[in-house]
Amino acid sequence: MLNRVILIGRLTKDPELRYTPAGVAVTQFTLAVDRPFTSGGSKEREADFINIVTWRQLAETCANYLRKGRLTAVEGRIQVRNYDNNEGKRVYVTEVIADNVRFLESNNSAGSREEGGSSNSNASYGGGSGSGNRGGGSREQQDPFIDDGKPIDISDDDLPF
Amino acid sequence: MLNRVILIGRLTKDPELRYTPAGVAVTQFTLAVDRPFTSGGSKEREADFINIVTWRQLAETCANYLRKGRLTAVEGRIQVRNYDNNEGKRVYVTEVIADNVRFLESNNSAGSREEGGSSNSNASYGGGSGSGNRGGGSREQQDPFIDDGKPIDISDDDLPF
Amino acid sequence: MLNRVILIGRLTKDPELRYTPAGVAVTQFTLAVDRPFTSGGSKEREADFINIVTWRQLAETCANYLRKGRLTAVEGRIQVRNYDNNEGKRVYVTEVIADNVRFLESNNSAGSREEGGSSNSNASYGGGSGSGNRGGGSREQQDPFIDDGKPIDISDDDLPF
Amino acid sequence: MLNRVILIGRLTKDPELRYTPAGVAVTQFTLAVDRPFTSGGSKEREADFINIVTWRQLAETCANYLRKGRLTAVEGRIQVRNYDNNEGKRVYVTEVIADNVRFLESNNSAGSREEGGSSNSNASYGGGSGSGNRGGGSREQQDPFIDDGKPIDISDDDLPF
DNA sequence: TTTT
DNA sequence: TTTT
Repeated sequence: MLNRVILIGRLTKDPELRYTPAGVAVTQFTLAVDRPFTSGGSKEREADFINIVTWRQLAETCANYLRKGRLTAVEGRIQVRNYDNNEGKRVYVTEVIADNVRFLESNNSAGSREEGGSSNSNASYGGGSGSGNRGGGSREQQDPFIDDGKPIDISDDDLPF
Repeated sequence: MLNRVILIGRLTKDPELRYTPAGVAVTQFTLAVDRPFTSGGSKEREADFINIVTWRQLAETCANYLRKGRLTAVEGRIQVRNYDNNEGKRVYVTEVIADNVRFLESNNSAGSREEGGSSNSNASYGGGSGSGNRGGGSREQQDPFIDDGKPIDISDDDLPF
Repeated sequence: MLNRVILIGRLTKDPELRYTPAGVAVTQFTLAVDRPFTSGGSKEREADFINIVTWRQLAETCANYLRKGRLTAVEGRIQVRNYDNNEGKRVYVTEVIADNVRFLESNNSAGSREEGGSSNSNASYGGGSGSGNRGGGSREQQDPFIDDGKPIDISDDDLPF
Repeated sequence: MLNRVILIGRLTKDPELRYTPAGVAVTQFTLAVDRPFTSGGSKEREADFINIVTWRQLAETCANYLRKGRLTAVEGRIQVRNYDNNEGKRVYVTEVIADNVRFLESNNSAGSREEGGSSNSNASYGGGSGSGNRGGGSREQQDPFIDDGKPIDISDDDLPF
């Protein structure tokens, strides 16, 4: 009924931009968010590693301007998806669907994604057949982020907005 | 660095109260949070099912006053734990560690937990051996919520506060 | 750069719906939000009284469904306006501009606003001249909520969305 | 009942540290938070100027590490105080009482407050007479931030924590 | 495995 | 000027 998350942390890697078969941009990255305490007597700083997903225009902006290590604020909502893995076991995935992302560190190394060079993850899956197995109207979808080298099987109907 | 979550939803079941071997109360429940949209053309309301964990005094208050179906507000932070399951595979668990819980529906059916009768989950694991497999100082802990009928193997060092 | 507020409290009065000269709906109400502590040794519960503003469709929904005393959740952002009062003194007004409102108590007494009877505040100022003192492009606007019996002088340009 | 605010913005000035007569540290500063839109057709960026108050240890940390212009995240709650001004008129003051402050820009110009030199606002009002007019147990307190050159008249009973 |  |  109400579902709001606000995080500040650093990207663990460059963001990954993909496209659904219908051509909708979706970018995924992970935020390392330091915990406000140290536990177990250890003095090593711990963090939570939280998966972030953005869609459409925001996805492209994130892919263009965010990079590994950048301090970033994210606003969004928690989403829990589930899908059946290759052993037929149900897997639950928790992500934050972001609708607002703030870049807290300037892009002094200039650089849109294309200039970066160090990243090769912005492959477009815009073609894609969407091969079948979505019949029946089931709300249990495949994981769009399992990298099986095939186009992701997700329709625009699955978009959260 | 900053990690804040606010949720309003309904309990999918009665909360479950346990105790660590050191006697610290921990209560777990799941909140069904309706999504603000309907997707896939379907008209059925969808929800995210989000696991909530509370500790100490708040855990006992939640166990005493929350029940299945109650509208509840939760404030806390996202935590991502991981542990190795019985096939030696790493499993990731995302939960909201709550530090503030608001009961939005009055307890008209009166009833502290003890009077409820319908619930049998407030078993105390206060004794517990807690020995053995925590050596090595690893921060990867077992899942305290896997119900194997044995006392949960978690020390006070693992407490988030 | 990021500005997010979440409140749960009760309406101190019925909401007030008005319209800008251009016909845009704007609803105002005050939320009494109990503080989580008692201060000064007194045992009386204290509260903060926080002004909420909603626009357009949400404004009409709030006017239709919210009533004095209702438990309500509000999501939005803090806005600080200022205007010059009749003594030529600058006055600062802090409000929460809501973009999400949740009705936490059901409307068991049924009743859209029109059926309520106890309220007479949904006067429409849809006509209105809206002339005169907005020249010069100043961002300091008059207070739209000062009730001087005249149409409020606010253009659609001032709308926050 | 629930009251949560999260802001990211920049300090409009150096923070001001004071002490209550009982010796409790309180720091005040203003955050300029850019709005996510431009209104009125103007292309000038607008901002909300939001007053922040911190107490005790956090107050001293803020006074030591925050400076004018620094990008800062603040977590807290909205508080609405009121007091009677010198014309006997009731004035309402809205502030954010912060319980978590994150410094998003490093202190490369080194400098604890004492080394800063440019600031003279960390005067301690630790002595203070507390001259009388708090009898009667009224919850309407004087504004601690009106700068009249006299010690602020506030007792520990007024502290929010 | 899910709530109204 | 304030709500349960």
